[in-house]
Amino acid sequence: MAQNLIFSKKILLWYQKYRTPNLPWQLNKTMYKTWLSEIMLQQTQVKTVIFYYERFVVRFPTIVQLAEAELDEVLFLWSGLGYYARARNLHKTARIVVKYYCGNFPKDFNVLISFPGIGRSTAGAILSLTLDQHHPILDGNVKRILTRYYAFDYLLGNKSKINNKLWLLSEQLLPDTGTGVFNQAMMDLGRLICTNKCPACKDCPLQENCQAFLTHRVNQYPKKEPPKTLLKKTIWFLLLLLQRRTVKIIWLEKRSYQTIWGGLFCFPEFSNINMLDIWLLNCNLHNDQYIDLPILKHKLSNVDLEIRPILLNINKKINCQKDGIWYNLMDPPIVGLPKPISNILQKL
DNA sequence: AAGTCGGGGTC
DNA sequence: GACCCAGACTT
Repeated sequence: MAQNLIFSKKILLWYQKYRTPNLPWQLNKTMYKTWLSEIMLQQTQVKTVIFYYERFVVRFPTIVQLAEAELDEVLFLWSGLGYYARARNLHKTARIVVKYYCGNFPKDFNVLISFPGIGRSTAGAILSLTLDQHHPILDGNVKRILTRYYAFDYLLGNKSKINNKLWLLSEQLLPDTGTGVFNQAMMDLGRLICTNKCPACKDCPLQENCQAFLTHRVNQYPKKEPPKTLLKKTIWFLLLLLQRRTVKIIWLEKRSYQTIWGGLFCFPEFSNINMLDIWLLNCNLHNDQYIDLPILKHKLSNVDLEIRPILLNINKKINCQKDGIWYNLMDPPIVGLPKPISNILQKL
């Protein structure tokens, strides 16, 4: 029997024996729900996604309702999930589908891959999982399984070549029929058995042909990138707080789409305290009433952020010019907030 | 080909 | 504290 048949048959038998679809997006599948889940799951663990996914489909049961919504509300429901370009692209794609495809999610690979936020793997996942179309996927799970199974000894830095090779393998290993189940099984195997740390090789259906296992080198795969030095950065947030009786409002600015937290609302941010002083002078505010709030540490992928919030109580609204809102703490508007900002707001 | 984009799970 | 996660997009 050909290698690829052995591989896929083992995967399919394992799935049939041990797995039942039980995640929210696996029940009564539609293109819309599979698409939404695949976007949320990009670089994000299943456990984290479940809460966000369920809240999202309650608010937007169909793609038409998503397309009709304001971007601010989409970002509001995405707040805390990270990688906010995903939410912006999701919203863009929803509007494209409603406007040009009568709200029917296209079933053509080349059309899907042309939509914002949908790359080769996500397009393949949507079409195979929902419609059993014959497309490979290449997510972190599949990469991990294949690099172990073939004990890929690649030189670091030759990433793109390796990726092409992995894509080819993922395609070659597909069964003739049952692609959707196969792809789902691969992701489940990667998530539950062939895990990054402490894989459960004793429960793996591929054990007897896995090169990494056979040579006792499972923990050496996949090869790790050399650790990058984490850039340290200090930023200042200015909290302009206006209190009258029971009303508390605070100034937030809409962030540019080109930056981190693009499209979300944030306190005015400064790279040093002088810039903050200048900003205040331009608003005719005196800067002698600062309250230094406790410093926050916030880690991003490449940056180690130190956040210094500066509180300034004011007694009347000032003209801040930039695109922003007076955020009412007692009656919060429906907008997206980065995690550190919502953390700070919660304490006020 | 390399950088950017978040936040949390997990050990 | 370090590493990684159902990747895509920009430069």
